[in-house]
Amino acid sequence: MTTIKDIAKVAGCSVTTVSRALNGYSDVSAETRKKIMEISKQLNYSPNILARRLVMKKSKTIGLLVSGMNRDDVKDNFTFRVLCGINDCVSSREYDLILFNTDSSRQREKTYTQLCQERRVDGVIVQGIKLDDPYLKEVMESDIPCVLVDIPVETSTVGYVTTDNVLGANKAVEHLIKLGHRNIAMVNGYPQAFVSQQRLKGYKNTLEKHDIAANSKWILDGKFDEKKAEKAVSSLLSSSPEITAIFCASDVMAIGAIKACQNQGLSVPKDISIVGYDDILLASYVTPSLTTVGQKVFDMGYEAADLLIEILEGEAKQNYRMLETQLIQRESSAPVCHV
Amino acid sequence: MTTIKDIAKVAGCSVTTVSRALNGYSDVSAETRKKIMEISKQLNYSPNILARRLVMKKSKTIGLLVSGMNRDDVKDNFTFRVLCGINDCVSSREYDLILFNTDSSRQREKTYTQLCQERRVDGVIVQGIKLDDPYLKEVMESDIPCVLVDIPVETSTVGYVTTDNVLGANKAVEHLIKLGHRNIAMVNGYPQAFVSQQRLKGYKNTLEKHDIAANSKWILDGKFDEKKAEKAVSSLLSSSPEITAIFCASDVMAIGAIKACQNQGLSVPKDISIVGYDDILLASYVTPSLTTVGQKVFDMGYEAADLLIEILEGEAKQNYRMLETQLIQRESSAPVCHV
DNA sequence: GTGAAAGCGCTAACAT
DNA sequence: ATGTTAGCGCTTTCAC
Repeated sequence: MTTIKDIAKVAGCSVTTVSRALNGYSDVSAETRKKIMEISKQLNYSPNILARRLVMKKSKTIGLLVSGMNRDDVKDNFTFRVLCGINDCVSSREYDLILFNTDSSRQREKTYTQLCQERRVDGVIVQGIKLDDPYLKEVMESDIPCVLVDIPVETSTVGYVTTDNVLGANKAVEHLIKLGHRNIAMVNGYPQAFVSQQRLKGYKNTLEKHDIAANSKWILDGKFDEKKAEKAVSSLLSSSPEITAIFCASDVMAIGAIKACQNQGLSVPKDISIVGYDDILLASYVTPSLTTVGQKVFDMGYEAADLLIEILEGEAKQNYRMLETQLIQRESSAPVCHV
Repeated sequence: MTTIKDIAKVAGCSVTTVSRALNGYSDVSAETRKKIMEISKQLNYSPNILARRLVMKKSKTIGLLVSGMNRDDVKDNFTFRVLCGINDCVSSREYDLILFNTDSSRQREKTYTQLCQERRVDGVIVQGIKLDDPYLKEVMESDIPCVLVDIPVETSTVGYVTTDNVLGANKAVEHLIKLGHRNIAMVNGYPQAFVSQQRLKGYKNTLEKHDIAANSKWILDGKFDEKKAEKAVSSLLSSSPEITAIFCASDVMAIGAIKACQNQGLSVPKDISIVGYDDILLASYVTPSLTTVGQKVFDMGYEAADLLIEILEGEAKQNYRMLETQLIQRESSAPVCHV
């Protein structure tokens, strides 16, 4: 494998000059630069990234800390889409990406700082970990530059990317109200999840705006789980048959909710409307297809990486980015049926 | 950040000894070893992986070459599941994984060898690229150790992981025949795709075994695309209404096939049975849910990484691994209806 | 059992 | 504009 030393030898100059020429410094004569470029091409030279990183004391590597990557039953590809976005940005900026899986037993033994220190990452993107995850506390305490997806923490080295979840929930509920619904329940995720809190807020906001009293009994915990949502909705429908619409904080739960309705002999959307959140792949395939609030997940990843690199290179003006959501109308919502 | 030099200073010995102690060499007295271990813990030492890799001339990094990671519309999470499997194996073996996206314009400009050389990867896993992809030719020509997913190439440095696609197709068609079907069509993927060739072989085999003549007009090209499959099946059904079952080389195409049937007023599975391949997430969610041939995709990734590392470390006995498939019976297949 | 010294391939401060 | 030199943190001969 060719090194700058080889090039220097052929070109009859020092390695310094080669390094300078190759890195586009100005203080190299056009002539020598041209010669060096040609030789390096001829010799099929690629720089040894490891050596460079060692001496520069920058790994040009960012870590992605995620959870739940070691099961073979991933229901939605949110994580993957984020990953794709991150990768796209990172690779165009000449950074590398490495993966930390918080579920991997080997990695679980180590602290966050250890993980990062060992791999010499310059910064970290954190995605899909819960608010009460011990790693999160470490993130905030450590001084490793970090961008969180959907967790609003801001310090000098920590930023975040999120969508406007309040507004997203607004859109969903507003849509239902426009269809004539007033008895609107909500199935939420984890109380500890930031997005859940925000979506709940949007739900309440919107009801209030339309002078509809929120009924706390109609706000259920679904834990972002299909089965749990199904169960919760089942019992809700038995006790409160007057409900004509349900806003779910995730599509997975919305699918559970639809099942619950169908099991009770209710037709969606004729008897009851369901709106989800996320626009997962399944949303357009289930029957009825799901009206939902979509997020540009790829972009979230891309922006997260972009923000992190800005922070790393000291050019970040603000430590957060907020993305838009869009209401996607499909079959699961319809005008309220007045019997 | 602590270095072995720091430790040596505190321990009052040379860096050599520290290195030896930390790396578990035998020629260090139990006493000094213990002392060094303690100090390194106290000083919160982590080795500088870059320096180590530089001097060892091994990056301990493997590249994953995939395509189609930069769109936000990934229909199935095959790639992600493979990735998860790879990551799990790789991280437990102290390797790093980096991603090459063949669709990224920046990376497309470079040759395979350039890509690998620059990033100094020790080996590569290739997934989801077509048989006629120019990168594939390069893979075989280069001497970079490589494992292919679902492409059977074996050289001294190239191996592959696949499932038994002939047997998988056998299982699918056998299942249909047991249900009484004899007029069984097939929707295949790309003729250039290895898996397509194998699945076709399995389809033909099984028919033959049961003395059913294969009808070449009943073998369609669906290009692994839902819409294309739908179209192809539509015209097939018009011309050959005697067909009672269709074996599709992918679930995505099976979904298209179901739509085509339904559009023609045929009920699945009452009038016509459909069997897919892959067991993608959607398979259990569409209506009717899909009978299909499942693969342990996570395991494929895991095995690919494991095989590659074996090759890298010179301990591979054979350069390929074959995984099993399993028939998953759901709603889309039923006994033939004799009218 | 331990240490001195060389060197992996690169960048950069300091000459000239 | 170019070269000399040192050094990033580590492993590994080779000598004692």
